[in-house]
Amino acid sequence: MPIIRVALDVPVNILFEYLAPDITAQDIGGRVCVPFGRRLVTGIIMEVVTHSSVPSPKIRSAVCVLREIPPIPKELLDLFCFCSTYYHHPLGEVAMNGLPGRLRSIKPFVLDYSIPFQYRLTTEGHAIDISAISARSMVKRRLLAKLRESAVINIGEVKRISRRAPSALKELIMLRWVEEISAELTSTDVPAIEISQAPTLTTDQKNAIHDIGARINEFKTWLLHGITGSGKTEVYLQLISLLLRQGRQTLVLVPEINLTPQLEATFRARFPTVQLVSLHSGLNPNERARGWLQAQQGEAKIILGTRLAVFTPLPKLGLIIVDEEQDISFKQQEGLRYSARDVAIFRAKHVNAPVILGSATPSLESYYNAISGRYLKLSLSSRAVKNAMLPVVRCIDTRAAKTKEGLSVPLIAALEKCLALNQQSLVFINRRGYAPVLLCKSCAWAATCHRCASRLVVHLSEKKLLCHHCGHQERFPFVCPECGDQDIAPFGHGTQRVEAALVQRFPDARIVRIDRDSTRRKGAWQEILKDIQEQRIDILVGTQILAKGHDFPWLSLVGILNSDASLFSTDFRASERLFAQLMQVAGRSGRAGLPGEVLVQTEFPGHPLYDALRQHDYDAFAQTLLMERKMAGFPPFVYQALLHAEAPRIDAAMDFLTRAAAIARITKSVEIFDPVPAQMARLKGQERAHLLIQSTSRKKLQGYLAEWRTKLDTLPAQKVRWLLDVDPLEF
DNA sequence: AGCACGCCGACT
DNA sequence: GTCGGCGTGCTC
Repeated sequence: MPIIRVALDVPVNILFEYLAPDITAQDIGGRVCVPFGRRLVTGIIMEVVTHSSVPSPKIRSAVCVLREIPPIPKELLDLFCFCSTYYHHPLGEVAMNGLPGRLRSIKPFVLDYSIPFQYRLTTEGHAIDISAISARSMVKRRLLAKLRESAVINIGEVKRISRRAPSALKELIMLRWVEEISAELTSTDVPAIEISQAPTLTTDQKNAIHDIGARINEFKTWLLHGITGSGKTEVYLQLISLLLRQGRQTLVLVPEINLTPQLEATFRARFPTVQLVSLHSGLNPNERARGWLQAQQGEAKIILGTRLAVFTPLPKLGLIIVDEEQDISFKQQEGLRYSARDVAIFRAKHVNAPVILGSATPSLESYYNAISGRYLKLSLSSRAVKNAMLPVVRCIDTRAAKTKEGLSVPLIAALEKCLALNQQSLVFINRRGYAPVLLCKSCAWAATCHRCASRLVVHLSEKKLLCHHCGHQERFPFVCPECGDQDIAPFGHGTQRVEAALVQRFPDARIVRIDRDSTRRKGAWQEILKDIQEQRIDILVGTQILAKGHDFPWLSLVGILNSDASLFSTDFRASERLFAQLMQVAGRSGRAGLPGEVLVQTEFPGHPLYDALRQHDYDAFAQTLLMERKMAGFPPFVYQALLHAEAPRIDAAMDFLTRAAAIARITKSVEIFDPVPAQMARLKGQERAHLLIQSTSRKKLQGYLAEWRTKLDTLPAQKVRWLLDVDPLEF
């Protein structure tokens, strides 16, 4: 009888074997329901074999093979295996992590395929004079009024008008006053679709499209280095169009959910008849499963998503695009610590398709790979919009210029000028809340989180103290809990405080704050964006949400506050990230012909980072950083991994790491460092520590880790949760 | 991860 | 005498 080897969602790196009489090789990749201990679980059939390596009395029979969806293609199974080996993570967890939640449960999978419809007025419908409709047809009147008011409504809103409304709606549809549209094609939070035409291309764009296009059917990693506003998206669009003509699929990965609606709208506008699915963690389980299936069936031609989308089955995959490839949100920081960018490259290689890493400020790793010839580099060095110039960047020396509530006199003056010209300005401060710390002036006590090694952030509007790491909140104290003094006060500046200061200074200006708190509500960000684009806002205050991807054509001034902290950080990647972020924010201004200006408030105007920023010179700064990294022996000149341990008590974690180091083989080619507490030494009540392993050879590091891992499994891990983090980004 | 088994302290 | 704490070990 055939035996199946099944991947199950358990933290042990083995496959479990079951008897399955009616199984064939066709079922590899299929889901199967099996008894596991006392419970029933779903797993994925990885192999079908005839002889078991498990003693026969142990082996049990599978309950049933779940054939309601086609099996996962071999290519994706291979990807799971690669991730399991490369990240030293149990295969079952990797595989199940890649499936949408609805396919992980043992409940029989029935997908509601009926696409939710939405309704909108037709041109004729718009022309109707509502008062001309018989007063007896109140339901129809209200329905038309509602449609006119909200442009698009769904069936729930129709039912809310009246119990008769659905049948009235049918009549309106028969009259051709209302049309039924598939919600798939016009998601509510995407602006109305206009079919867009390809704009005139710059020479750089033409060259990029030509070069990649010429090798569109072979694996190559392309680094598309394009300054902000140089039109990377247009390059993507033209290449996708090439793929569409071949009937093949394109996977587009973006850093955050915030960016999907914008890009989605752009793609839909260019390819209105093409099936596009967007996959991110903001979807409900059904939506996600539906998108996943459409991709698996090859119906969806464009798959737009965040890092999790890299595990979507794509039978006709022909191109992968990783936009803003340097963004750290491509790296998952818990469980399977994978980098979607690196997984994407492996995947592209495996299916022999090109992968494009796009960025205005590539990660040093990618940049190094590009200049050393592993990747092919293409540059877009001029702005795509005619007359759009790069902004002028200036530093305001805050040792000389006085600041009030974080704002210096020259910045205030520039904001004033901008207001007078009716142009928009942006004040960037990468810190949400009112103030980053609450201090007692008499005893120097600072409010801290009891679960994390962090300070609580003052959120004045909610009268609360918040931990930005674990979400813990508490009420604002009236006196210092340490010494009883009443003289406790917020110290430092966050977005709320700067907003308040701006409101006071410019009472007539229309000011909006944009951070995680103000955009939390669903659709809030889209509404704000619309307000900005339609010039109902004068000053934007916000965090890095503002830095990414959005076009603000009326923006001519950017003020940057408080960025010095990262200049002298212990994290060797801090300045790389700061530079990338500042380049991005700076790039928001002067996009549409308005001359742009960027003012950076700093105590170190002579720092090389600000020099490079003034010159818009990514390459020079990257070269400097590379030199430093080479001297210090940091990535990309070495490959690293972390053994990370968490426990309620720090000694337990440290003890585990010490024992782990003790059983590690000593070799010349792999270096093991002493255990140290993590940068965030306590998180959610868990003490954290790690030890670093590095080597100049990725292969040797990999081999070493594989061998070490099996030994680590045998260590008694008393209350210690541990994992390996390959290519760590955070320490 | 779940879940059971098992071995010790405090309770109707 | 038993209820329940969580340490240990196994799941094909």
